[in-house]
Amino acid sequence: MDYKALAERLLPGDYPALESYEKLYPPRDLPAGAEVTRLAPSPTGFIHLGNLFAAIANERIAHRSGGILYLRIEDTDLKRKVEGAVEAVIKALDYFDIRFDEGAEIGTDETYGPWYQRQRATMYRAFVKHLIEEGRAYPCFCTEAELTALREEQTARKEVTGYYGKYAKCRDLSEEEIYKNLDAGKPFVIRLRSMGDPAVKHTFRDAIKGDITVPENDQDVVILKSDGIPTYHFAHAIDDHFMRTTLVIRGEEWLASLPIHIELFGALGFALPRYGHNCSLMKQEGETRRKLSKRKDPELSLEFYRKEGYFPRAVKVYILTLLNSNFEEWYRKNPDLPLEEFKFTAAKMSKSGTLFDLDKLNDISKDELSRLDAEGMLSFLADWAKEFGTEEERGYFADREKMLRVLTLCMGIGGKKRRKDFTTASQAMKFIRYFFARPETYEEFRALPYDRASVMEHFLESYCSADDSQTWFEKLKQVAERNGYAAEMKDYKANPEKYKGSVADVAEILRIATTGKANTPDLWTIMQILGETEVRERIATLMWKFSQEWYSEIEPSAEEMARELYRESLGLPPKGENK
RNA sequence: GGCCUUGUGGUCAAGCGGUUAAGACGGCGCCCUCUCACGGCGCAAUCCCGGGUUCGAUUCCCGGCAAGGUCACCA
Repeated sequence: MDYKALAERLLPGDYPALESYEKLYPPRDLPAGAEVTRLAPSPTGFIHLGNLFAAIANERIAHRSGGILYLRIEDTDLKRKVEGAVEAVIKALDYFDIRFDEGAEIGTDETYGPWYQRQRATMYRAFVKHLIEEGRAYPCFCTEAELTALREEQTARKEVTGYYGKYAKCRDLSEEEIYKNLDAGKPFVIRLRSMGDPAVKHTFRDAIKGDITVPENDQDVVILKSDGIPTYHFAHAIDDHFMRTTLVIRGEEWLASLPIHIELFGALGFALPRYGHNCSLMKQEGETRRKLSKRKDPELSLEFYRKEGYFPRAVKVYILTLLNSNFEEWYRKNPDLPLEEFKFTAAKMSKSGTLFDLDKLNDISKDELSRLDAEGMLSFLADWAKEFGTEEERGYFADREKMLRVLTLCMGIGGKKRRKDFTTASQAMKFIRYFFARPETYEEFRALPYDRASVMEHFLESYCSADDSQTWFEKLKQVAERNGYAAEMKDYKANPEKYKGSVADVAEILRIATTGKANTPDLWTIMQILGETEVRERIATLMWKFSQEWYSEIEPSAEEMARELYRESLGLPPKGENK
């Protein structure tokens, strides 16, 4: 058969000489050991945690070795295209400090571009044409229906499915038949004429998994689709060769098509890059676990973490601990070194699927957040609130000084130990709410001892915001004693039956009265930040509220009395004497 | 079903011929303490199964089993 004529008929016109591409994309001038890695997403714009895994691994390996990380867009499938996706990907990754050296929309070095596969169509076709000329590729006129039927037949006969060997109908079409189909205007794809034998296996070294055995490929895979655009497999071979990728880190799901890629690189006369197939991130679902899927797991999109207000560095640290098993220990020993100094290696990457562990992430988040200073925390929270916070929350930042004091307290800055109360920005904002808004519910309060009113009253009698924390606490102890609570914890613990409770219980009443919460950082400091008026009002409001309930039970008309009590506790003159 | 990969506590995992089988998260308990958080101490919990090889296997070999991936003109 005249392959040359066939190639001309299939892909008419002049294409650049293949050697010209070698010149156009020369080997990169990089120091020894430098790795060129890439991220090659399809333009759906959807990035999830799994993608971030691969992204961080690629980024670390490239930059750790003094190499290059680039972004290529695999847009060979039009159906996957989403507007603004590339920008979204870049932005999402930037949030985690992943910066590209080259690539789509990066605008730095264009030597190895274009970075959109659709813009590389001519080059792909030039190589396809060459393969046809050599007899290594052929046109296939099978329809979708025929292929489906073939697959069903193979399945029924329990044979390996696919287009190979005797099932590759168009593989040995005569010249006459081919031209007849062509003349009839039948659409066609170009398939690789595979020369492999799956019974033959080769040992192959994977950068992550180590030695693996792979069978030879015998599938006559489609390399050029009927729209003239290559399939992933073919574009991968061309692009990673000419973009001079040295190490392809990609998901484990690609392992199965490695035989195809090996044959393709061979047919094209390209040296194979090194591969590292990383395990996928799994999700527990009932009894079983499965790979995270874009479709089913929207909660694992990166957007979810941004919305919740996870600290980006925390997410990164967590992923690094999963990615390289020795990272955690290193980080523990070198908490203050830049993450970049860790010697990340592909060999240390896990071989088996990893279950995503939110508890662990949360633990790391608390740690990372607690290492911030008040300014750092403020700007992190402010940025988050600007995008995701409520209007009320954004309002907290109006009083910058107060916010700084609040954060200093809530983070335990200046104390012996840092506090770790919250995991995310959204949690933090809820946590500090009582500094800016009065509590709406006092449900916790209702469960408190019945003499709470007396405790509050006694407290307000002696309370003075000028007191230092020592004095304040001494006074609190006095209130405790007056109400039959132990002033000293030791006393209470020694003879619990002698008391109604301890200072702790007294403090709890006041804590809930001022903050609406049973658990908070140091109460004295909270009162300092709130100011005397606000503290008195909050406690008095509560006293009124409950005395009102109390009186209405025994004496429904007693609301006026309660109101008086309220004014009195605020230090206001009785009604009527007001000027 | 074929092919490939992987099997150490609930999770992430060190270890890779002889160990009391690290550590971290989570759980539980205690201590510290005005609550919580932090911190400290402690406890429970693991080598998928069966054969070999070996003086000795979690570690090596074989066979099962289980889990995951993949079998498109999607990437």
